Amino acid sequence: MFLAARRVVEDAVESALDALDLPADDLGIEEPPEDVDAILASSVAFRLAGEVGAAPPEVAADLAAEIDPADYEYVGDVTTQGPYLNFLPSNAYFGATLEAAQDDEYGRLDPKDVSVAVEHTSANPTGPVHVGRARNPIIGDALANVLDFAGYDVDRHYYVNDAGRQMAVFTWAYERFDEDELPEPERNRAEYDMVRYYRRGNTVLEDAPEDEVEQAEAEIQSIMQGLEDGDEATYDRVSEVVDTVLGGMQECLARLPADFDDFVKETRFMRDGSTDDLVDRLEDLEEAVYDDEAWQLELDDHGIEKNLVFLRSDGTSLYATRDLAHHEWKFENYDRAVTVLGEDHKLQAEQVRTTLELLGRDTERLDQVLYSYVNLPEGKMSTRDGTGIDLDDLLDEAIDRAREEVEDRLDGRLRNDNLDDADVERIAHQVGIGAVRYDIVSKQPAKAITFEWDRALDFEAQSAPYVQYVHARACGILGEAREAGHDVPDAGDLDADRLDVPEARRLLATIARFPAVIEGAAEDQHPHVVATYTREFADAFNAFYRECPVLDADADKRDERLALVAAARHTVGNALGVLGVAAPESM
RNA sequence: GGGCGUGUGGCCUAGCGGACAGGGCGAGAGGUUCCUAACCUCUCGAUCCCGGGUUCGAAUCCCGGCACGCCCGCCA
Repeated sequence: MFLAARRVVEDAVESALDALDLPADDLGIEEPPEDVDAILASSVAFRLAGEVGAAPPEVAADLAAEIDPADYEYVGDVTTQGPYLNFLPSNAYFGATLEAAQDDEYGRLDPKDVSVAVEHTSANPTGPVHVGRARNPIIGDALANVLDFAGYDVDRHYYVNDAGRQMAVFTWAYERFDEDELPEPERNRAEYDMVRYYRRGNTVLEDAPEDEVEQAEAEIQSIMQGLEDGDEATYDRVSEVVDTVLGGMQECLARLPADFDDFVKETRFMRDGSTDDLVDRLEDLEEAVYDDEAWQLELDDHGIEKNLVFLRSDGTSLYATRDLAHHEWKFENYDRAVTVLGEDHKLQAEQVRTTLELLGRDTERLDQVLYSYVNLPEGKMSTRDGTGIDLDDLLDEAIDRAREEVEDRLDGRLRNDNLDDADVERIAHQVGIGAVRYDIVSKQPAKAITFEWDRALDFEAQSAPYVQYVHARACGILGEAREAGHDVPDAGDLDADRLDVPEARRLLATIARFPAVIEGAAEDQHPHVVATYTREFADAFNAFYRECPVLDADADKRDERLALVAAARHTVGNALGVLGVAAPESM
């Protein structure tokens, strides 16, 4: 409703300006502060004061006089507060919101018929996912959810770097060492099992006698050459390692949950010839130079000082070359592409964008979302060195702490719904993992995070459980109403006028904003604004909960309050769903 | 050295041109015969990094500093 109201208000301001013969290039539409009753406001009067030769409040009053609320369905009244033009919602606005939010898909926007590939995580398949990388799947998955909910056709991609030296080293190490010369795996899962070979391999390459290293390097070289030549046997050897490790990593990511529609392998673009084809076209570009026996792109005219080498002196391609072929593939198969990347890939991201532009691609269709790295207080995390905290360990710890919390609260519990062990376990998972996710997704990606256990696993206010609790409470009310024989009335039978308590109105007004929040989050690729919204929503719901009894309400108010709770449940449930945080029915 | 990003009460964070800078943590005081107290109410606490500028209006835009982070491989 808010989206519709905003259009209506824009119309109203525009025609008022028109009627007074004033320019309408900037309508100054904004959302007023919380303590103002209006749902929308305009500050045009400031800008027009000079032109009209009158003080802003006077201009605002003149404009207000030009607008007849009766002409606009969702506008109840237009008032001024000093220089501001305030638009108050009509009863129809509340009625339409209450009705629309009875739909359990409330907030989902109309299909846009636009396909988008969201690529995220894409961590090299070298071992367990660590916390340093956890921001990527969490932001990426939430972003994919946002876009899906906003009406896009979303495919979730994990780009697999299976062609580099790292994988050649891994393959050599896997074939070279025996299980019994390795330490016990930290966890009984594929990537923990496999990473032992990788770490051993790297240790040997660093510390072993020269001739042993030489021998190893020869083998690693031959694997890389095999991949470059498209040798099937080599490809199969590497694939075995890649697929095994990736399978384990996938299980870890699924815990978040973060699932993928497609694992797009880098070698695919070597094998299908698209990288070679791309190299030919790159060589034809004006910016291409053959320098030091390697083909490169001079991008300094495009604001990038660093040359981009796209063909080595030995004639082989680089990661960057294949990634360009990969991006061209996305451009051919999708209307839009979104990539979630760590800030350490920023330069590469700019090179990709610029080069695609040179190749004649419309880079407006590509969005690159960058986030800052998660560091430990003591420094960086690294898979190769085995430093850092595994994402699995973080999630386990989160669940353990949440379980403890649930058990502690069990005694003092007011509600007698007798949670059993399975409930405790379910809640521990929902709250524990939800808290980790919410903590990460609610922050602006650009800000650097230093990981601290206590901060990441704080279940107090402004965290996932605070919002989850609202959902559980709404479910509780609806459940008890059903048991008492009070069903939520049909959407068409509601009269929002009966929600006359300010707290109920404010909750409804908050519900009304949800689709606009989704739209904004999708447009800007900012999933964190959904998290901010859930917090405001929880405040509004808690105030309503405090002031408005539902089950014991007078008969003439109960139906609408029940419907409001149902609407609230859909809204907060869907918002949490978009964030990828579980919405418990009880906790 | 260059490029990009970040800098908001003791700590974390929202806001990113408009109405007194919102929250949370923390500290203190209260609230449960009533739909879950993982909640609510009240109090304490801010030179919005510093200095200039643009504007009727700047945390927000511009310029110059400072601090921190990331990047600057024929690695991925």
